[in-house]
Amino acid sequence: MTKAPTVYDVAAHAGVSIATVSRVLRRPDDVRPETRARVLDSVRSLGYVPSGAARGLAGRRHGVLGLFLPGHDGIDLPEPDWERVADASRIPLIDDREGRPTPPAPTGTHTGTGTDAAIDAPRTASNPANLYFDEVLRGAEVESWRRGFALMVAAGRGSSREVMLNDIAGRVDGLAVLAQTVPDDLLAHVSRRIPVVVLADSRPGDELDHVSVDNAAGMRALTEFVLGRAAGGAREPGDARGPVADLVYVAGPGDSPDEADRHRGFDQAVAAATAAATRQGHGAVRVRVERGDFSREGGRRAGEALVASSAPIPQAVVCANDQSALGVLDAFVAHGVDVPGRVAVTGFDGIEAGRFSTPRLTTVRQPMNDLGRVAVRTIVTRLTDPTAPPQRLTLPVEVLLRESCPAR
Amino acid sequence: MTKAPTVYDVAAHAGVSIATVSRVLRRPDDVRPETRARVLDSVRSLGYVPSGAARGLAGRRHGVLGLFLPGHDGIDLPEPDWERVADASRIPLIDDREGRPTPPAPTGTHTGTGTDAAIDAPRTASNPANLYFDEVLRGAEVESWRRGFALMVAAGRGSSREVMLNDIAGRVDGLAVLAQTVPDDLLAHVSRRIPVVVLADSRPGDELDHVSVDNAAGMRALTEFVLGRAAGGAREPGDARGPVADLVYVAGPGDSPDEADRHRGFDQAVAAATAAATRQGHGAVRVRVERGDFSREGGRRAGEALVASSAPIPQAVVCANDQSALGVLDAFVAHGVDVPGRVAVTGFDGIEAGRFSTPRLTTVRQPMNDLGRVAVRTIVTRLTDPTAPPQRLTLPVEVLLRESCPAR
DNA sequence: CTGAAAGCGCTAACAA
DNA sequence: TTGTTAGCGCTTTCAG
Repeated sequence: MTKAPTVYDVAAHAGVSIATVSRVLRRPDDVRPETRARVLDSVRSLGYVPSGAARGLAGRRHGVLGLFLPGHDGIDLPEPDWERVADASRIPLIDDREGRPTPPAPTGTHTGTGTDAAIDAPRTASNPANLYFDEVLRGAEVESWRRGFALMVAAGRGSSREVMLNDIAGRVDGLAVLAQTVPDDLLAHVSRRIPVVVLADSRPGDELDHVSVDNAAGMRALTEFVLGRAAGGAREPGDARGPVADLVYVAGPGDSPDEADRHRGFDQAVAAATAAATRQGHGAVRVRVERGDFSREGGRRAGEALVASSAPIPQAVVCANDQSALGVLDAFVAHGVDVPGRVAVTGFDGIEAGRFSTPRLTTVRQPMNDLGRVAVRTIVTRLTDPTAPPQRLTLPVEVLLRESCPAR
Repeated sequence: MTKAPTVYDVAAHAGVSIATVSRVLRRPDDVRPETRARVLDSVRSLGYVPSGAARGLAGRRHGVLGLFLPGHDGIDLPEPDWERVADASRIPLIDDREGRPTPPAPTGTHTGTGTDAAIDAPRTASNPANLYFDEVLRGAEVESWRRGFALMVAAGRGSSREVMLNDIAGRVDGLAVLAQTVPDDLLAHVSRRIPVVVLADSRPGDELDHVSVDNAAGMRALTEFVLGRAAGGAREPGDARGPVADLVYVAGPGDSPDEADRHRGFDQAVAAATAAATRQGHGAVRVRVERGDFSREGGRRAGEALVASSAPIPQAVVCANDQSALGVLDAFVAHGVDVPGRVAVTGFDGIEAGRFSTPRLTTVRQPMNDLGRVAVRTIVTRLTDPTAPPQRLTLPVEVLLRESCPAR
């Protein structure tokens, strides 16, 4: 590691020219076997590793794709316990039993390592927002691997973002950027150098490739299901039990493209149901909108408002995302409102927490893993045909039926 | 994107020399504000993004760290449904209810998009082995971000491995490699160029930095707990109920360093318990070893063997990993053997599946996230002091008590 | 504060 | 089949 050997060193050592060294590494078949062997030997004994930078410079390609994620700013990042890293002798016992009892007093009999281990409470789970990106990351990683690329991941936000983005953009052949991570002008800037694909942002207005998730269709399908279920079962043609449903939509922040798309899907479903009901001589679907902010707390507030309102509790509360829905559930549980017996509640995203709530949350799962994979595929396609018209792909979602909606 | 602008273009456009352009980007304070502004303007209007390759070449540093993971070979990689990507109109409804009923026949009333949606069975969960690497990846990504590095991820195995490793090694300032991913000689080769840290491999024999997880201590602590619990409760001094326990250890493959460390920890706990028992006039702990292979199927076979054996079922089955333990559980459940009433079963790793088994699996959770973070920290440290003696860090683990062991 | 010039290590014509 | 020779785009002395 003193001074990394270069092609020149290898060439000298093997008694050939640098071009031959390069050939041996790039197109071995163009070199006579004996020469090749000699060069390879030198490579071995010198510990030669080609400089990727020089390669990229000279060859104008890197064999690397980039993925740019939002930074981890506001996110709680507990430090590893550096102290214990140095002294790993104490092994904590964590009580992770269901309906876990109060941790019993330590007895010392079961520790043995000579330390007095108590039984600790489990740590809090990891941030669910991250899991979303984790999936994208993994998908991109797998697909890059399959296509023979390495993947460069960077995250940034605030001031570090511009620097980081430039940094990474200069070292990759193509770049996937998550929505909302980079301002449009910066994106446009970078896309003059390399192909850029935008993830999970279906807004029009640029000539870039986009891969997104079908928020509208997902919410529409979910709402349609709710409209058929919430009031107590599928309505067959001729069923004349009054209005189809009485719904509340808990919205997300007004500036979110996701919110816009989902809201639109909701409205479409409602409109269709109303039209159908009218045809059959029923009343329209009644809809109220509560403004939320994608947070659990915002959802809780919305739930409280519904309980406190003089209007009756609706048959279903459709939320713009899972966090909001969990907040609504919190409020309903706190006030003894029966879910799903009295009211159905649904979310959107498919976060882990929704699998463990009571009742478990009916929601729309986004195929984040596929998002990463399709992103890579799109970049690679673009690389082979830079002049093709911009792609706009929409990935299908899945509706996950769980107990927060009445069973069939 | 026709032809990416270079420093020369910017310099010409701004009427300065390329050196000044470079300065504006690297040490803006060394340039007169007006000049700087002029250059920055040119950068903007030309859409200039510096070439990372050229930078790396000239500057001899990349600002990038590498993470090398095992490839995804044998792993089932379901393709995204490319067909549906093109046509996302059909939204499947997935029945994810607990104790889900047979999917009812489709009625068509709830789909609305004009397609006939049935309610599908849920997809299988993702490969648990991957989750392990996911955590390492995320940890490394977060820590890299915190320290201002980008992270380059590559995976390889088989023939692609050597190429990939060389490729990545030539483009990063330091590299973390997961155990078993790269043969030792290759590792030695690469480490002549850049600092390399080996993850989860505590074998001695090289001068590289290592970060591993305390397999031995974790297994020892777990086994100690089992020895105190499995026979029906903690044994207080003076308790004279015969032998402390009758154990089976389901081992992993003989060539696995993990297996070796865990086995050692198990043996240590047993030896200590035997010594204590002997001092108190009890019999030794009885131990049998079944050879497994870290797979669920191998565990199942071991479990079957125990049931079929003429020897009585032991009080506890301690397995070298979670997969094996789940297999043992499978066999016991199939034969109506009561876990944990009749026999305790434990695993090692803390994979997700163990949280959803019946009964839920007592295990040792490895801090994979921290592994990634500490790896990055170690590389960065090494970068600042290349001459320091090799580090050997061991991360502490946690014992997770769940229902597959008798409650206290 | 700015410019000129020498590489950084490799690839890819083009010659031989 | 192998060698020669230009660059690739940037950083970094060293002068001015």
